Amino acid sequence: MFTLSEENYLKAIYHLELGNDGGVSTNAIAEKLATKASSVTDMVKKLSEKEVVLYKKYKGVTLTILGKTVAANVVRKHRLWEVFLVEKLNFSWHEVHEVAEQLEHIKSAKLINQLDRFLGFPTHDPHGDPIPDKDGNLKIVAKSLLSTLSKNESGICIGVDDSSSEFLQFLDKKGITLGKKITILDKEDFDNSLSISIGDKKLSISNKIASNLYIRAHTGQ
Amino acid sequence: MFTLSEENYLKAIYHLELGNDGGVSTNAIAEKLATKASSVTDMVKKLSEKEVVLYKKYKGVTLTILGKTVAANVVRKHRLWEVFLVEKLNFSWHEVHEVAEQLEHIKSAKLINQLDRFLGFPTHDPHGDPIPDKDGNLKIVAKSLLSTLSKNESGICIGVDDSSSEFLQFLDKKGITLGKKITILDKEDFDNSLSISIGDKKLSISNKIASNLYIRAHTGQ
DNA sequence: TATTATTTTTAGACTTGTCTAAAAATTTAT
DNA sequence: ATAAATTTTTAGACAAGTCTAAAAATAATA
Repeated sequence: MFTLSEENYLKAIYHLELGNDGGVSTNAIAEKLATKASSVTDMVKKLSEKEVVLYKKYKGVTLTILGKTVAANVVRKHRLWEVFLVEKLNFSWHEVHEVAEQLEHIKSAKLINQLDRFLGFPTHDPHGDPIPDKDGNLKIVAKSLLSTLSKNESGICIGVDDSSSEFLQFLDKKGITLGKKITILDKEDFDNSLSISIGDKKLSISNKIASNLYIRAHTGQ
Repeated sequence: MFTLSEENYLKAIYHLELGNDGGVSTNAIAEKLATKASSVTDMVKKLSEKEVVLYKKYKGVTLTILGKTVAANVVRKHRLWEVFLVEKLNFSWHEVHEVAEQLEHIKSAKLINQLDRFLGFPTHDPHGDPIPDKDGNLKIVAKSLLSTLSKNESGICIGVDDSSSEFLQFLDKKGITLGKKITILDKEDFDNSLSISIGDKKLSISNKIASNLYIRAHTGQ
């Protein structure tokens, strides 16, 4: 069994490993958890003894199979609770993270299995991130940033890269939600801003916005 | 804000105060929390500084208004989560306690308000215990132990005194659930066992069982 | 009331997880 | 390749919450 703190370290390493391949640095973990490098070193030693990470001094850490399973399970719980909060308790997608950070540490296999069933076995959370299955596997959906599409191409909005509260609320205001079809009407060369159509509206968005929206290719029509 | 440990102490004192009136003893708290008297003394000093309990050395503790409010809110959360687990996730009433012990410490006013609404503003948990409202007040329902009823009297089963897993599973096996009408058919003098009818069944139960079942008086019919 | 038994508190120690400051290793740059 | 900058680790300290053992206060009993 793992403590709340251990689970948070494993989750942080898990997320960092998805970006970088190869070992995760002490400083990267410290930054992600808003703690100090010395604290990370201490904890990493403990996790190493528990055989959930591989650790060589000065060489960074990687999750073991066991560690990855534990971490994925925490992520699974986090994302299932996010779905619950949005679908059942009428939370907005920008409100769920803080509460899910707490709920993800509740220990009960039955709880999470039944919650999964109650929610209809969802595959993605409210931000479009995939929910790991019971074994920690997640199905990767081919996705591209909206900013990489060319004029007249279109796709379905399936997720966000930046899931900060501010960005999510901005999207709400513009009427940009998951599942909507977006078509590139035009691209401005000088600032890379985009004219898009979404639903029956047309609007202009900056490159920064377009670089934080994930699109699933939408062939035809 | 209160730590998990502080909340557990406040909850323990809250429950103990409902039984005894007057101060709660150090040993009583220690026993309830399965800890040592010396630990209780330490924590009680801390709670006293935070003004949630009144404490005089060797004289026991009582909750302040603030302390009672905090404790009642933890109990409120515990019991709402129990309702959720039984009503929505198909837990049995004997399975909910352990999980609710964890969920009761999740901090989010919106979460608990929305959960309350989602559940239809329940007034009692799956064991028949009342759910405190937002201000910590709970409506007391006049109830009596089944063992105090006389022959031919009847009432509605509204709660249990002992909510141990074993007892609850025993009741399941016998088909005794909350809301059912129970009528005393006969009382045996030599062992105080009872013949009762519940639903369309008749069965015999020991005095020990009857002393752990709460009944709301059922006038007429 | 004096003595014994019980309860409660104090004193000091331990664990977990964190921190600061300094030392050691690694990486970068000249 | 040596010096400078950065990263990482070590060493020692601290707060929260708990424990054991011993002392102090209260309660029970003869």
